Amino acid sequence: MTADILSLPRTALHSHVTHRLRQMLVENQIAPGAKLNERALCESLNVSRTPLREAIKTLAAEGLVVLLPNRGAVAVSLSLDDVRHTFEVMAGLEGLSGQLAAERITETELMEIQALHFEMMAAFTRRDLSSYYRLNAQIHSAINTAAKNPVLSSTYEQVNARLQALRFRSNQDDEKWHSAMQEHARMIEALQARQPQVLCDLLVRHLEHKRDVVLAQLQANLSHKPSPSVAPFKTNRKA
Amino acid sequence: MTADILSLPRTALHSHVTHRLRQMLVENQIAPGAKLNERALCESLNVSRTPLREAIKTLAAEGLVVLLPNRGAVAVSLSLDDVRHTFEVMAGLEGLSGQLAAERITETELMEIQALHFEMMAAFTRRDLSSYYRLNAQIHSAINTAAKNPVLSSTYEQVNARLQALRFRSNQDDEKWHSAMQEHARMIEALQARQPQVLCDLLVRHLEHKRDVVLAQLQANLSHKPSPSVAPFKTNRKA
DNA sequence: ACGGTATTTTTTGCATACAAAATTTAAACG
DNA sequence: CGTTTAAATTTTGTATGCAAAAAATACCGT
Repeated sequence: MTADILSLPRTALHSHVTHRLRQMLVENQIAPGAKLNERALCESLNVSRTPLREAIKTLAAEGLVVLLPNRGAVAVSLSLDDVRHTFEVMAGLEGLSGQLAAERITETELMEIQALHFEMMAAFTRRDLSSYYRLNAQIHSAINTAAKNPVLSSTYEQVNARLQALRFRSNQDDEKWHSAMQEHARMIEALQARQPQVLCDLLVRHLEHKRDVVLAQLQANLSHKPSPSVAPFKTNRKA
Repeated sequence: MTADILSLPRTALHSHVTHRLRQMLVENQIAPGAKLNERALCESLNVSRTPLREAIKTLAAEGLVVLLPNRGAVAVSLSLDDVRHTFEVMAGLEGLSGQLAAERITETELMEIQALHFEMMAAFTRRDLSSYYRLNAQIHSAINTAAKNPVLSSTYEQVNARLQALRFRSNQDDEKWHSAMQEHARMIEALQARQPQVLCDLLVRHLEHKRDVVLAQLQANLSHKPSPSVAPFKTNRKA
């Protein structure tokens, strides 16, 4: 296959497996609700069960998988309410991040973000969705960095990872995309002007809009396939 | 000893160990910076290394311990900046929690919080620090519940656990304590009046004050014992 | 054919065994 | 004596083995 450890275990095995599994979850190579079969993953990743199980425990703590007693682990499958709640937290964290960034950003950091923003405008003009999402993530990451709070950054990334697994990158309608771009432009202005509260509010509303788009897509998908939502317990045992 | 599993492994072993270890960390039965010796913990908890190590991985993901490659795990030891950053995130989460609570709290929930507040006034009047902290935590937990966002609650608790390990419950000076009580009273009013933004601001400022108290205590402690802050790498190897 | 039960197979959870790395102790040398 | 080097010990990281639970399959009655 592609990525194999060839001789140099520079990093511990369980750590390597954690990264790899997280990637698989976030990129939907493991679908939400899917069971994580230890034996299958072991030979797929060429490790024994011990480091694999340690990795699974880590991902469970991060909220990417959920542990079912005596029944292993499954990839999280977020309900609509889960998504709402998660976006609510994300909005709070992003808002805080922007607020702090507006207070602490350096000139060079600001210039880099402006550059990324121009790149994003190019991607938007070409309707290049892939580049758009990449640059969008980069800008948000840059703002996070400018906030200069590692605890905030890691908390943000951990919560965000769960949303990433939704893979909500279908082409949103052009009007929404346009207004998202306008919101971004205003954010840059607020950063330039060092207006923490303005940027905070902009980011919160930005995420609320994103949430609405995602929820709409999810509801559309849900009506297509009447999936079993999660892997629930069977209740066929007479108490 | 006290708590031993007597025959009924109602909950999985690794889960049990995780809870127990987390408790030990938060209650400072394991001091910040202390090494987690697997063999010692194994016989202390009467489990093999497998579930213990899984528990340690979980706690590492929660930020309560940090893993040193090939050198095991140590209890986190927060630097002053770590504490600052953590409080900054906590302030954001608490603010959001209060904001949502003010929007969503039910009458019965509000009444329960008011009752807890009166209990806290009693504890303050008696200068009963222990009860004060317990009730304080209960009130904040009740606000969290009233916010009706499980993702927020769990995120909050995870970040808060790291601060708990600081055990900053030395008797603060009376003036600060008094103003903390006044802040609490105003919070209740904001909740009653359903004023999300007011409550949010109050909580943020409340946490900022708490942060200052904690930082002052930590700095005082640091000057007492010139501890090695963390367990750093020895750099006596010539590159 | 269907529902229920028993048996086989698989899978999970935990304990143990072994190898590599780090730490400690001892020895050798200046 | 202190410092460096080498051996011994401990500790960590991973693989494997075993028992219990769950799932799958086969069996049997109606």
